Amino acid sequence: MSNIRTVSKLAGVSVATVSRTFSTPESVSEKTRKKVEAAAKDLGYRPNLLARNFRAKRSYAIMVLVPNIANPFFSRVISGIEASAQAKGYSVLLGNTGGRREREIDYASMVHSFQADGIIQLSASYPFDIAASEIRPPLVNICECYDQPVSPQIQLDNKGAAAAMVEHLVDLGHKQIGIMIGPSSSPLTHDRLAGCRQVFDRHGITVDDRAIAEGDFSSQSGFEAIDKLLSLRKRPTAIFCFNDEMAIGAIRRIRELGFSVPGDISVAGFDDIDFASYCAPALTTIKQPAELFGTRAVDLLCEIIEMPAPAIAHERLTLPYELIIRGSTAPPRNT
Amino acid sequence: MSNIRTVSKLAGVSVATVSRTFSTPESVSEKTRKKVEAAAKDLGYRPNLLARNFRAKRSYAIMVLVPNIANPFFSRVISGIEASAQAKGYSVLLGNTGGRREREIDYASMVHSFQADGIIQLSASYPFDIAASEIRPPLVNICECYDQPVSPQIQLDNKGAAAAMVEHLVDLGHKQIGIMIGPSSSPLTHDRLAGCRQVFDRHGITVDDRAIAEGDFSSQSGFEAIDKLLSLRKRPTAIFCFNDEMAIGAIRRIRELGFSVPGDISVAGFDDIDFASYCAPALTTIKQPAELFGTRAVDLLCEIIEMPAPAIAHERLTLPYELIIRGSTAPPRNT
DNA sequence: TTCAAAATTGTAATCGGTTACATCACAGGT
DNA sequence: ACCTGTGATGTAACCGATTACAATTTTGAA
Repeated sequence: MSNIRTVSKLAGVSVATVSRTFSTPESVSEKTRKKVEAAAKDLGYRPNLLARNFRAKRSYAIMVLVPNIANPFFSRVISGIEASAQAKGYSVLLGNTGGRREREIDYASMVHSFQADGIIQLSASYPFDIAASEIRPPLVNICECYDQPVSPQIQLDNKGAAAAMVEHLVDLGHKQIGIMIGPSSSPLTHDRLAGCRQVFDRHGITVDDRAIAEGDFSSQSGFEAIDKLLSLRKRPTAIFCFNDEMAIGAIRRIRELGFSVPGDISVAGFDDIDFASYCAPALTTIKQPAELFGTRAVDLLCEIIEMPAPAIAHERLTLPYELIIRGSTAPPRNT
Repeated sequence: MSNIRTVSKLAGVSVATVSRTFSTPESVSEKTRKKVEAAAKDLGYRPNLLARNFRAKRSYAIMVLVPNIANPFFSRVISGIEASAQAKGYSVLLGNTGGRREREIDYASMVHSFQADGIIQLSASYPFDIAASEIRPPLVNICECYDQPVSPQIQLDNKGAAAAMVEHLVDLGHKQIGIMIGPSSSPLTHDRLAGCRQVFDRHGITVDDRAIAEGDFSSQSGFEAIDKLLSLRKRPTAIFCFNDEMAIGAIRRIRELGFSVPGDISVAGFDDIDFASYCAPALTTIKQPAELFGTRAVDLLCEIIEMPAPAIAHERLTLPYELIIRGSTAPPRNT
């Protein structure tokens, strides 16, 4: 394998000149550049970026911590991350954590061994020992964010979005509204539920805790958790699921039990994944700017990484949602 | 930032001993090891893997070239890759190519600059200049594979799987079978179509090219391409789509046009993505072992990377499919 | 032509590990 | 007491780039 010295010898110049030819070509005269390029081509020389990065103490890689890359919403966020990182000259390291903290920590620690320059985290547990004296590496927390802002965050106005959806259901005339939340430990669940409660309060609707079922954001969990809501004495005429997958699972089960959607029961989701518009009926949902989360996160992270002084304001960015009304929600029957 | 020399000084040993403490602890006496570990802890020392990898001329990273990470099938394959790579001590670099060859080439060339040790490619165009004298880097081609085996491959028996599906439709009594293929340039399309033709031939069914519509594997394309098939004089009573997303798009449109599935028209898909079982009706499809593709690919790639001599047999592995019969296929009406 | 400033190029140290080889200590056999 | 073999440790070169600084050449104004 040829290196910078081989090339310099063949081109009859110094290693510094070869180096400059590849990193700051404008500082090399036309003539020498040509010579060096010819020599490099002859030898099939490619700069060893491992060496360059080692020297620079930078890997130009971004570690992405994601609970589950097969989640259709997350995978779109990652698309956005990838596109933006690529454009900025960073590579993307994938850290699929399955939600397990020890894997988050393992992956996150790659920043300390210089294998990544920063982290984009799509989940809500700080992957370092807060007490430890280790310096805090560049980290941007998106989509699902910690309550206490220990790092910059980009999130949706989850409370507002949930409120908008409930408002829509109330507008349609629903009074018995069931909610299918995510894991109760999740800040997402917490924020969206707060949004729901706000609207219920405003309209003087009492919130029955029995009309809240818990899922884990998977279709399967939606399928299973719906039974609890359907067996209530006051059966909900509308159900707001905190993501589309659970909504789709729920719809499947609702129909299996002989009810119609939205005839008997309206169902709404959250995220606006691709299939939301191809379901039958098409799903009313909240659209999130998935790719934008990714690109914004990269922008912010790179800014932090490249910042001379590590005096980071813990910015909190909020991205806009959009209420998408489709066929899965309708007025209740007796209205 | 502390380095190996700082630690050696504090521990009162040589740098070699410190190095050995972290890479081959068994070659260091208990007593010294303790000393070194204490010193390292004091200083918050973490080995700089950038330096280690530079020295070893290895990045311990695998580049994954995927046309679209948001595709639910691909994202499951990547889950498998990630899990297996992590277990073997490799990190995963994401190369989302959007199917664009120049990006494939860009990403693939990172192997030449030592940023990755090998490539797993989920698409079918060799990302290097075959004519070039450059040495061919470790590469495993999976899911969608080149015709000429220029690298080891792992694929499904696409022909057999498609044949099994058509056999199923013929068994149900269908005689007018429409096919929605992927891009005609794709080897997947080619192989699956060959499987279909085989069964048609066996049963003496003539294949009308007009009963073949082309999509691009997206739901939207399924939605759009279906019209061509429905407007045929001899309207198909069954349609086999070459992936689930197109099938789901097709079903949506079929119903919009007032036909029932599977009453008027049976629809089958391919891949068995999550939503296939939550559709209404649930989708008859071919199940692929998505995660297994990933883990096998990593196994094979690491074997090649770590192989002393680069004498690689161009292995071609075939993974098993499974025909999953659900509600979207049924006998044609007048049978 | 002359000389200072600017542009270009070269020399050599450096980044933080690994490892070949040398050295040393010590156990155990004679 | 002496020698040998083994295991632990140390010394220093090395990986392939970057870059501070020095040296050299070119440019252009006087």
